Amino acid sequence: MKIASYNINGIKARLPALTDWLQEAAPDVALLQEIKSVDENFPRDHFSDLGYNVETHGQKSFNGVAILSKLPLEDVVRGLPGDEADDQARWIEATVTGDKRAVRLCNLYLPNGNPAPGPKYDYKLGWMERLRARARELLAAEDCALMAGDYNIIPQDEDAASPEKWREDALALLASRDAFRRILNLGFTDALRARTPAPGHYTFWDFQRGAWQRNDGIRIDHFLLTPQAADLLSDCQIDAEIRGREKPSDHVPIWIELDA
DNA sequence: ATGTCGTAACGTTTACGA
Repeated sequence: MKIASYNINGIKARLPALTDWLQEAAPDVALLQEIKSVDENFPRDHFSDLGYNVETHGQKSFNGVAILSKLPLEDVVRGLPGDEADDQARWIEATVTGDKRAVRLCNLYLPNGNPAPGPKYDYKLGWMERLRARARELLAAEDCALMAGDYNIIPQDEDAASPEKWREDALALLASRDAFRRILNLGFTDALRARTPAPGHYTFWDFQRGAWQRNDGIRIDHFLLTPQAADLLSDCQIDAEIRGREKPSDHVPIWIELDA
């Protein structure tokens, strides 16, 4: 089962590039972030025609997540638990069943948090506390499960081409890294790091200052796997090449292969 | 050149979020 995560930065603007990539990469599941669309305006029929079931959790202008899946999506849950007042669309989960195993998919768009310090950074850290609570539940269930998406976290200096430029940024502050590591240390596997120990693997290049041309990237899109999922992991790769195409997102897809 | 995008709105331009 091939499962991909891709921050598309606007479904309307990304429809051609996303369609091309979907047809080439042919993932069984695509977890999308930043659809920047309400559910009613998401082009469901377009993806149905490509053979995908569609579940969305959107809002106007910003944020928004969606799951595309060739397999049926069951038990869909929208919104990260823990704060009834939080109306930002950043979380959707669902279950798919492969030939061998069911997989619980959690698709997330973690808050950016800049500028830090400030209310946006407080919201980021609070959101990560709630994420940790949900993560503990997933582990306790002892199921094959994953939490994937745009974490807006550079886990270590080796995950940035120019780590010194990010030191005061909400994506790399020690408090951000600590919060991410606290989740990881519950017992999750960072799929990319399980397969690729070397530095220099990035999922995001800023639109500004020719970041792509200079390969000034960062690794902020991650797959975190429960032990039951990690045992089935056979591959994890980043489709970096599509960052150089026409009208790209600032993120590129990362995907895993699970023997599920 | 706070340099680029995508989205929304009192829109041919500005504001916000990233």
